[in-house]
Amino acid sequence: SVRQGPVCFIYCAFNNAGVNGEDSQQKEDDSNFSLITWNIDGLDLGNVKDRARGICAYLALYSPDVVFLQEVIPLHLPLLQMKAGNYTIIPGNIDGYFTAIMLKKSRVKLLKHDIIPFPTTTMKRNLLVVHVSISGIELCLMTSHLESTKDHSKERIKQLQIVLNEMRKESQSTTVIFGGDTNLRDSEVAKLGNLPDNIKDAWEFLGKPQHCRYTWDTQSNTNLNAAYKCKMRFDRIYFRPAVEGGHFIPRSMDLIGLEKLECGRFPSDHWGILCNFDVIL
Amino acid sequence: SVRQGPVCFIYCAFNNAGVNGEDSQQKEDDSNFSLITWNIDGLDLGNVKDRARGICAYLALYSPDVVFLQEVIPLHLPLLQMKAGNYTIIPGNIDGYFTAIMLKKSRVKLLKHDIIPFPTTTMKRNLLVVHVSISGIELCLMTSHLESTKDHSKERIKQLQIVLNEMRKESQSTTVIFGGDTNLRDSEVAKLGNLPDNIKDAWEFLGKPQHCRYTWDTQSNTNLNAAYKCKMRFDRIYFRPAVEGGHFIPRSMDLIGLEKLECGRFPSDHWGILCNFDVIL
DNA sequence: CCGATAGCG
DNA sequence: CCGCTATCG
Repeated sequence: SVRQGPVCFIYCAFNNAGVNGEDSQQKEDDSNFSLITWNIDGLDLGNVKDRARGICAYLALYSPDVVFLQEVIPLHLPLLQMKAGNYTIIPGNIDGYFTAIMLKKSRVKLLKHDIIPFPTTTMKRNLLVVHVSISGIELCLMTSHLESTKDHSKERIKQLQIVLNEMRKESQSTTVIFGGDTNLRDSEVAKLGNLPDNIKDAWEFLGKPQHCRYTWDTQSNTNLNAAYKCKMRFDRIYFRPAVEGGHFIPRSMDLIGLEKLECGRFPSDHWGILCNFDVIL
Repeated sequence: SVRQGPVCFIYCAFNNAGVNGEDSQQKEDDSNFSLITWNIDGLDLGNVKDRARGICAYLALYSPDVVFLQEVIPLHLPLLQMKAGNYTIIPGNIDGYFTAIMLKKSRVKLLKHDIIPFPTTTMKRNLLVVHVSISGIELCLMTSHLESTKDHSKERIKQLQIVLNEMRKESQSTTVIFGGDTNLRDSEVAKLGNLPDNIKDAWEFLGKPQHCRYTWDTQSNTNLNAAYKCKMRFDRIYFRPAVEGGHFIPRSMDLIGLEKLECGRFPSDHWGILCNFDVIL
């Protein structure tokens, strides 16, 4: 049967995603770099396999160079390996729920990876760091799921400080891109004196486009079945340009995961972020 | 009987404060301007008259040019008129609890006064403004008791914005001094982008002296009988210099009301602030 | 008039 | 994983 509307694209992508996950939809282009970051809500076990397949379909559809996931659970891993076999998967932990970085094998070469602990987390959060080369340019990629909920603001701010310190410590000749579920409120960033001058929030850099402002929205996204309405910009991308060499400049940002799956739910209670960068040599 | 220690000063001051309230302790000096701001906790009726007399004793002791009071209640007014008859008293309201500005008759001439409403207060708070002249210099004085408690942060920030706007609106040739119980946290001031460049926090201006940092401290001040320990810098003084003419420059700041009265309680759950300014013609 | 926590819509 | 409103130490 032929479906109308955008859902069609997802199911086509899903059905076309083979075990070796070859992507046919986007030409590789050395001047483009694409990134998805997404909290896939593995703590919600309702329809978790349907939702995981939906997420794989989105990854196959957009075929980004790099994927940052948060709230991955162990049962996701075989599914991702099956449906996104064209990616190298580096998890930030092994049990419970955790982050993962996925690198498109055809484009991104893993150099090394590292896990920076958050010493005072009560939620087993950490910072996952990978160094890669892409079209011959070295790049440092980081993801995290910072301490959740308003009540843990203080710990979250400490974790943000660690992230910013780690970004700063990277060689000045390397572009650093952090993306993840930060759970941040702008007032919390302000408490650290806002971002350092050389670290930019990609959404702000792009002029604060309203269509991709809120990544968590209990009105549009019914997964939580919440009795309240609230929207927040929890998921963020930061980048620190290299002082020389290849430059990665954000060009566009969009939300993904906006369509309900056949099971009647969205892939996650968070929207994902798809961000395209221009690569200038 | 002769008392030892600082309590003696308070009781001497109290006993010497006559119905006409002549002050004998401090010479008037055109190059000095002194200000007290104090939340006197009229909502706590325990020992309220003893505590009010204690407050009058402190006023007689320091004999400041101007006093800003918060949480004044109607029964305070006759006592103040009796024990501080050398001051003109301008209350910010007539019922419930309210602020008041007291002007030392011998030094400060009242030109006009005004009450700026806070449109969305749920606690009947407002901004009390008086214009005075002192040694021939015009001065604008403001006090308020901004919306209380952490839970009312949003309203409190709106009120701070109104205060800052009113300070800004005053003629540039006039010094503006605001003092009061702001209930502010530094993060709330940061949410407004911090103070405008030409408005200074007197405590910060003086180099953040630690001896007068916390004006509310449930550990040192037992009036609340609190089961918890917490200290905050709720009471603040802001000043906006005049661009020309007489200048008021903060010189010193101290806490007052640090001594237990004979009734076994402090005058208030807040310490008062005594601030001395240099007046430069 | 605090901070931490729990329950609610 | 919200904001609001208790409650408690």
